Amino acid sequence: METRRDVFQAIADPTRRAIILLLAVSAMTPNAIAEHFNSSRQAISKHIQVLTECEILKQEQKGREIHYHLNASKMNEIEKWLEQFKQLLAKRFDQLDDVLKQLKSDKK
Amino acid sequence: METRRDVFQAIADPTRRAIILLLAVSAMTPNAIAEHFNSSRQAISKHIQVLTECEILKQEQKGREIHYHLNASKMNEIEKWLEQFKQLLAKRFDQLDDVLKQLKSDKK
DNA sequence: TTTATTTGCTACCATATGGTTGCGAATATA
DNA sequence: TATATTCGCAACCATATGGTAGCAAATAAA
Repeated sequence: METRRDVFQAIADPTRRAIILLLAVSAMTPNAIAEHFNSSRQAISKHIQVLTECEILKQEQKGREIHYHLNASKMNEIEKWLEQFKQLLAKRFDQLDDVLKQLKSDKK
Repeated sequence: METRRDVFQAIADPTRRAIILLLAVSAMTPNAIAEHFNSSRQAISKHIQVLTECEILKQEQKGREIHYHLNASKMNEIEKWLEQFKQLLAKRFDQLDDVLKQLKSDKK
């Protein structure tokens, strides 16, 4: 089993979703991020690592600090899939519409 | 650690995403679903179970067959979160806009 | 230079995940 | 009735996950 590293894996965890929302506002250091949670720095650091592997976060070294930036474009994949889903769903309802129209015309 | 059963967990797995797309078109039995994949019936069955626990699928018994239906409304949660994300992002760009405007007026 | 801060890394742990095989119950078909 | 099909359930396995604690390197501050 290979470990999946994609956007869907990234947003599966509520803490990671919160980190994404945080960094949507502004870039932050790991410690600054961790301060927003009850989890330990190391736990948050692991989430950051996962998000980085998913290419949702990018590092920027500034002295001893590392600023994590959001790669917002990666989120498009979610939207893309959701769009695909909605289209299939719409298609189904269109077909349902056809059936209902058929029933209606049969009545006449 | 409690097992999370939400939409985000549901779509984290590519097989489950495919099952969702399949059922977006029409309800199916577990065997019919499994035929679309290389995985075994039992493996697919487990994914179906997870999706059901996430309340994305609903069962409908028909004789010895069970038809699985999609509860499409559950997917709204993803869209809702994505919307929240996009708003935060837009807000950031607005602020950036303000900064740029500020710089511009400073020049004068 | 000494000390404190920031950070990634490794080792470790309990539980979750995704998969397998096999079984048994219920329903449909011969 | 005997047989086949559909399906959930339980046991089991290897690996992933989310968390912990502790260490070492690099940089900044005293």
